[in-house]
Amino acid sequence: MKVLTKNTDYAIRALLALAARKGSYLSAKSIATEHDIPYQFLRRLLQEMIRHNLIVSKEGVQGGFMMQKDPDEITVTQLIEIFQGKVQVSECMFRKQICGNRANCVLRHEIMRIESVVQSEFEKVTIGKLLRDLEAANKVNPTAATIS
Amino acid sequence: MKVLTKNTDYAIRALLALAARKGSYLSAKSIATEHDIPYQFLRRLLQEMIRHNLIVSKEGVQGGFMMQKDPDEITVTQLIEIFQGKVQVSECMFRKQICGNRANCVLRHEIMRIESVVQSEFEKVTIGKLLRDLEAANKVNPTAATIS
DNA sequence: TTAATTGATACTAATATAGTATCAGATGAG
DNA sequence: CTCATCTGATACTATATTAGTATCAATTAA
Ligand code: FES
Ligand code: FES
Repeated sequence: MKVLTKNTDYAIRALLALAARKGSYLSAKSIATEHDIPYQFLRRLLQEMIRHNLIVSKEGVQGGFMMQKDPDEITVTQLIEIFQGKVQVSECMFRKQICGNRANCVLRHEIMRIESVVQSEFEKVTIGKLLRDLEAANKVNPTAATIS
Repeated sequence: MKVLTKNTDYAIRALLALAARKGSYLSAKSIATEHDIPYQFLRRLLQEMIRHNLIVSKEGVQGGFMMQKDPDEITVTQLIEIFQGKVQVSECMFRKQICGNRANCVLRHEIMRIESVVQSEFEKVTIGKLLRDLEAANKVNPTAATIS
């Protein structure tokens, strides 16, 4: 069971790169080469993040992408929702005719509980927090900590 | 993001059916029709569960499947591992050359923590617990609670 | 003017999930 | 002792998701 797909994985890395240099534009190309992310793939992710107002872009020479939203306000839960759809443990609720009385379904009850646990755990992890941890690690041992 | 696939979903339902009638053999066919699970699909799942010593089978007429392991000892985590592979938040650790120093990778640190939270949450849910909840619900209102 | 860049979108490839089909072998009922 | 009812084993197809590539138009700073 894989929880984070490449989408989310790459998006996190890209956001960390942008958050680290907030205020200046970083091109997709430079992020891609620096973090070993397939260029065109990354561009799609960046565009998606623009649509969700996490970042902004500037076209043309010297253009690129820049942080917009406060990194502390960007949670991994949000990124999962953007790139992998809302966290849901089971799809059973979409099936007709099986759970006539969902409110009383014990399986569903457990499922809902775990769903919210998973969500809240990922909510604790923000881009801002990751960045600070990363910077702290770099301070102690400049060559040890890497983003990816 | 879908956490439980049909594999696991169906396996849970089948185990609940078997646990409810422990001591007697239940055929794949009867489980399939009763719980709306594709017959051949279910058979593969049952065979897999035999290999993992959760259930036993008897061939021939009047044959079928029966609980072997104590339902309280069967956790959803185990079932996820059998049918969806070990819970892992990210696959990054398999990628060479990116995280030269994994021990210090902050992303990995968070990932490991969440992995264990997810695992332990699913570990709390056993077939035995689900069955008791189900039976309790049926006692209160016989028509309200269903397995699926 | 033009090279560097994003916007938009279509396409292919690889993998995972879901479901079906088939046939051999066991076994209890009659 | 045979035969319908089962499981064992395994191969196959279909669908969906994930991953990655390609293309071309529009923008812009040097
Ligand atoms: S070990 Fe995977 S991102 Fe660092
Ligand atoms: S609501 Fe889905 S199993 Fe009951």
